[in-house]
Amino acid sequence: MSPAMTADLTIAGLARAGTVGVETIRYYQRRGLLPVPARAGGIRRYGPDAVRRLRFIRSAQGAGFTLEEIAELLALDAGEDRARARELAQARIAALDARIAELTAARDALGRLAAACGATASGPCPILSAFEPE
Amino acid sequence: MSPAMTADLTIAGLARAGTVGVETIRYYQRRGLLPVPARAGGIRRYGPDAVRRLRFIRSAQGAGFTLEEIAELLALDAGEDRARARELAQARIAALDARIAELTAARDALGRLAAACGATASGPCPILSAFEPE
DNA sequence: CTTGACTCCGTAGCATGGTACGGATGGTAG
DNA sequence: CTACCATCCGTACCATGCTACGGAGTCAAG
Repeated sequence: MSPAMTADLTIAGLARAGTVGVETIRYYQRRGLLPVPARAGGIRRYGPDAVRRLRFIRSAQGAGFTLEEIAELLALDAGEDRARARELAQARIAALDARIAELTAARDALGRLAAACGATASGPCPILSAFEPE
Repeated sequence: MSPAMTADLTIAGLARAGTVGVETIRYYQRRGLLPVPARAGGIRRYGPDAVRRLRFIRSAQGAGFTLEEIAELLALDAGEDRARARELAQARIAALDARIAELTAARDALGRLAAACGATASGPCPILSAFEPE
């Protein structure tokens, strides 16, 4: 037996490694986001590649990519279409910048609201007007 | 006729004022987020209050509140429960801070990816590893 | 060699936030 | 007064991203 051998994972292990549920793995397989390895006598086994892919999927989701876009990114990886890859990345960066600005503005509005609600002991807080243009 | 009278809106006008569709207004009414005014002979009319409410709904959505939470906020507005109002605002601020940090990290990762993809003319971009811990 | 946990797979259901349809009625311009 | 468009309302459908169910097969421990 080779030293430092990384035992391949069952689907439950892969799920744990990606902090998702088993059903989510299977869903990603159906969507074509994760490969379906050959069965080793009934049971499928997953290597480090699958873990990396899964983690990528979750990170990309966090960045606001849809699963469909993520499928394209995965197809693009190891491909030669640099232009398309940059295009997707830059479109997402623009969307992220817009969203970050929106969330920051919302955060500030809520900060003002919380402050206003904390200023006095009773009476209504100006909730409805919290987001009105200053 | 009084001067500077603001004509009340039909549902289509309200929709335009909030840059949403008519069906969305009706959906919000069903959800209890917008009042259903009495009919003035068949047709319902909406005043400035409805516009403010609608705009609030959209802003609060932008801040990440769910429609259910927004319903609570609307019920809370003009109410006396300052504690609850602050609670909701502060929980959302915390979530926004976390989300903003996540999006900022994603933005940076994508920026590195775009740069890497722009650096040379051919070959694959390191898409899969774009989000890997630096 | 049985028991119990885990896997496989198809199919169905759920939560959120809308969007569409269609028939009846209302309102208004010509 | 008659087109014609908008409104009203119930009901059905949609997209996204899961989550659950059920029955059969697999595998390791005892």
